[in-house]
Amino acid sequence: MESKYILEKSSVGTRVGGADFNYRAGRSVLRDTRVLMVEKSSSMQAYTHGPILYKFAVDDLPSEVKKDWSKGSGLTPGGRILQDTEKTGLRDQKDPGSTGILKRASSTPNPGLNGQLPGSYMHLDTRNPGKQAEPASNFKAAQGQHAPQAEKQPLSSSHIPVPRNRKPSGHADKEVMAATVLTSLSTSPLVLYPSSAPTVSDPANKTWKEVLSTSYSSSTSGNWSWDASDQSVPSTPSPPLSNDNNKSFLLSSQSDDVSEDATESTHFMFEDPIPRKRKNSMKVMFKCLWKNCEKVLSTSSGIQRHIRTVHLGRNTDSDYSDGEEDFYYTEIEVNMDSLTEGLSSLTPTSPTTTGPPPIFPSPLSDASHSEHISMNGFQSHAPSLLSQSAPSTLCHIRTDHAYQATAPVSIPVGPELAGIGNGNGIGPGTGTENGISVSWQSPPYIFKGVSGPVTHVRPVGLGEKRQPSVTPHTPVKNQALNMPAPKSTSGTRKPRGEAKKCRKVYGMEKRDMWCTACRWKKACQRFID
DNA sequence: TGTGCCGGGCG
DNA sequence: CGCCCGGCACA
Repeated sequence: MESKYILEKSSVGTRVGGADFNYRAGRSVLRDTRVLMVEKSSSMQAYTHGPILYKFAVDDLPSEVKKDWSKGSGLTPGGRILQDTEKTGLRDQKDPGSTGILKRASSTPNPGLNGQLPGSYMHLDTRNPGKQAEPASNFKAAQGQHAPQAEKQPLSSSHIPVPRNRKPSGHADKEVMAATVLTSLSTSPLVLYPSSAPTVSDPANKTWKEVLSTSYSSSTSGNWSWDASDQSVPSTPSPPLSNDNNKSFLLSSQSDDVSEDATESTHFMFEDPIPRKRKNSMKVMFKCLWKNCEKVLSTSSGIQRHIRTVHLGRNTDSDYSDGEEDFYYTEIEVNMDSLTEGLSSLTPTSPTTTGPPPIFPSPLSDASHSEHISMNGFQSHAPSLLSQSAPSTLCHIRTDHAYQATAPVSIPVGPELAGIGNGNGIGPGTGTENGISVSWQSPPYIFKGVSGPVTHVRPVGLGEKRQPSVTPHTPVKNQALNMPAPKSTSGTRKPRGEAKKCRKVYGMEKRDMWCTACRWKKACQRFID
């Protein structure tokens, strides 16, 4: 059961340190965490605090052994605690240093051990504490509470009095960092579930969640904030979607957990919609925050190494990481889908999709710290969603084509149509911007890119009312635009649009209200198909 | 039969 | 080029 989580995480562990944290925090199952941590440290030197202790041991061990460990933890399902103990044992046996490490950790004045890596060793001890102190001070407080617990259990607490003090802070920081990151990641569910599922009753969970949420919002949420508010992207459509996706995702990726967690997840409202959404199409990238450094890597280890070596001037070779790198890079999501799709995505859902694009820019600027890449992703993503809820109003542009030079007519609602007959020569948006009449009145024209002549949004309102058949064609119209004259019975002759034309709309009586084209018996420019 | 619009003519 | 209309295709 629990082991599953561990397994899952361990696999993911490389880039998601946070998962462990959550897990641990929620349930205070340190051992598991540790194992994971060790793995991580060996593989990527990510968050050092916890791992540090073991790190030496790991390093000392032959690479094979290391692997075994990591694998072991992952592979041995069910053996959570046992595993750990075993591992520990293993360590001890194979590497004397490991035990030594523990001791050291526990008691600062630890003499013995290590003839091997005295220097580096010391280094670690000193560093972690100090470093951690600076950064995520915010989190510390919150985490501090949890950390202690965690610490105790795993190692025989008796041995580790001292470490506790310093570690906790470090732990917390990094954990939070990791957690934060995680949350923002597409994998967020992984994090969330574990924490919620295991011990619901455990109060720690709540706190932890809170911590997460706070950290999340403060550090990572930037992206989302705009997402939710800016675009007026009515959350309506997206949430459900994301949920669905999420589920599917879970199913595919962690079939095991789903059954249990799925239910739990529902309870876990925390940031639900967003994270999930990301998951689907988001790829996590790590961006170096170092001044003037735009480096973006796909792996945390990579970015850390980058920072460590390039910016921090640390030794490339050593796996050792004091965790400082963590503060110099951030994670960003890249929406793969949107990237591929591109703005031109022909969202079948709504013809108006074209409209939104112009809006994108703003969101971008909003999310200052968030990476542009990610933003792009979202942006492109947003449109489709937006378009649904937010009709074409945004981009309506009334155009008078050559033919119509005459007038901004009063498109108005022909008496016949709505009986509103307000033929006031008012421009589109002005007068009757209500409901149906809006679109109808001013057949909105949406500019579609440069090339595109003009995409016309079919008058949705009154006009259509009269001729129901029109609706179904809407989608087709777009195609027609792309591929003019699909069907040409008589050579180049237009198919003949189904839409109501000026003549029909206004009637012969109001011929003056027709578009010029219609008046001249040319293809209607106002109600284009 | 009504409508949409091409093709063409006129000024 | 603006304007108008004959006439065909289509619904």
